[in-house]
Amino acid sequence: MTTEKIPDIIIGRLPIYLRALQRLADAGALTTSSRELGELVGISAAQIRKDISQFGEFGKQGTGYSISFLMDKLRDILKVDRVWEIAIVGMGGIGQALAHFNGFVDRGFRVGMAFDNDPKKIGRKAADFIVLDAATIEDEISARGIKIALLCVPAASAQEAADQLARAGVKAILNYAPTSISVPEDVRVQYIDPVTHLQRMTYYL
Amino acid sequence: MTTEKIPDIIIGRLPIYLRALQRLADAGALTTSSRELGELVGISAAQIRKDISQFGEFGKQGTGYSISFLMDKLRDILKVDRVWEIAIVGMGGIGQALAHFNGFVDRGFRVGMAFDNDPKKIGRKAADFIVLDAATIEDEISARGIKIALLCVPAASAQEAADQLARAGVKAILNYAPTSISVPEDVRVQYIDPVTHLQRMTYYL
DNA sequence: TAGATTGTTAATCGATTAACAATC
DNA sequence: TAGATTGTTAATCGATTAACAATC
Repeated sequence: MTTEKIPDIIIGRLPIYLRALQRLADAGALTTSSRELGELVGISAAQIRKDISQFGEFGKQGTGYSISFLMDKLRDILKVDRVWEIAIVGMGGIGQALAHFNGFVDRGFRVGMAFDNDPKKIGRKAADFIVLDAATIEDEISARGIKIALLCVPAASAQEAADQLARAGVKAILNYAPTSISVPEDVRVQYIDPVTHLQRMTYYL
Repeated sequence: MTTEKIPDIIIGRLPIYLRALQRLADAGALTTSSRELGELVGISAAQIRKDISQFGEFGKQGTGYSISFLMDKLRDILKVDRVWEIAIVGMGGIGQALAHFNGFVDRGFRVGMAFDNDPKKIGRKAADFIVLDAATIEDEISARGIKIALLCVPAASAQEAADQLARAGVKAILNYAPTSISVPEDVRVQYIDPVTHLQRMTYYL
């Protein structure tokens, strides 16, 4: 175990391992090897062993890794051994789809609040909560202590909403708006822009 | 100009530059510098210059880059100087949201077809097309010559749908299903799984 | 001209791979 | 035991940064 500075690129691979392990577990497997896991995610066996060994000795020579044990360890490391409440900002098509997304269950997250600035949407029920007025983002999110938000507003409103979220104490933003946003350096942003991902593939067509 | 083998990591940054340039253009700017662009996207100025110079000499000493010229060049390189028709597979919440997403316009893509296997959805109108039977994916997509698909089915059906798409001639899949999929090596996959992206940030909370 | 900024080279830094002793 | 697979080291590979001549 050498818990020094773990490079972000390794942290980024852990959720991918976790997802592949889930797939193996769903298929009924109890153990796996770095070779098998590597083939599943397209990463070399050596790299997988090296990544995992940053955090401890979780495998056994000759037999590989216990899937449930390794999943538990990865969940601990990634802090998804608990349930994080998340807030959705912007209840358009994507926000509503995410409010009803059932893929959060058992993976560490639960949608707890949603906001919009459209009076026709405010007060309506979405999944198991009421859509709140976007003007109250700062009060509501800071009162609830929510640290994670899904930003689903149009590109033109994204920066303003991001500013509100930062002031509310949010430290992790998943940005579905197709635009870059600027945030304080203690706030992390991940971009989910279908066009950017598609443009990365058209080069090879 | 040294158009040899361009590393994928550079190709992956070009759409990010393009998106930031769009933001500058929207704000009325005509030129920018590697320093300004770098601050916007969080990448060093040296790296931006190096990335861009892989494809030609698009800047001018002293004044930087013409935004519209550089955007044209990046669009050429990424092959989004045209409009690619894309197919949506799975018209649940996310598929429907993407069918109505207006962020594709002017960025190289247009949703041309959609599929589902639910009889209640087949034949219904979504945006400007009719939802087709998922059983016809191979025929319809290959007949239309579509090369790009958005995979929006549940995790359990993702692999089967991916197999159909590969057989239909699709070469680029944007996978919204929260599971890894295996595809022939001439097919590219990008993953858009909100949980994976969120789990990458919780480590730092 | 003077100031600014590119394109490019060389140096640095970091990530990946190959190999293998240890051991289940 | 024999075979399999880990954890780790050293070597390789590739990406990033710093620096600066060229030049707009």
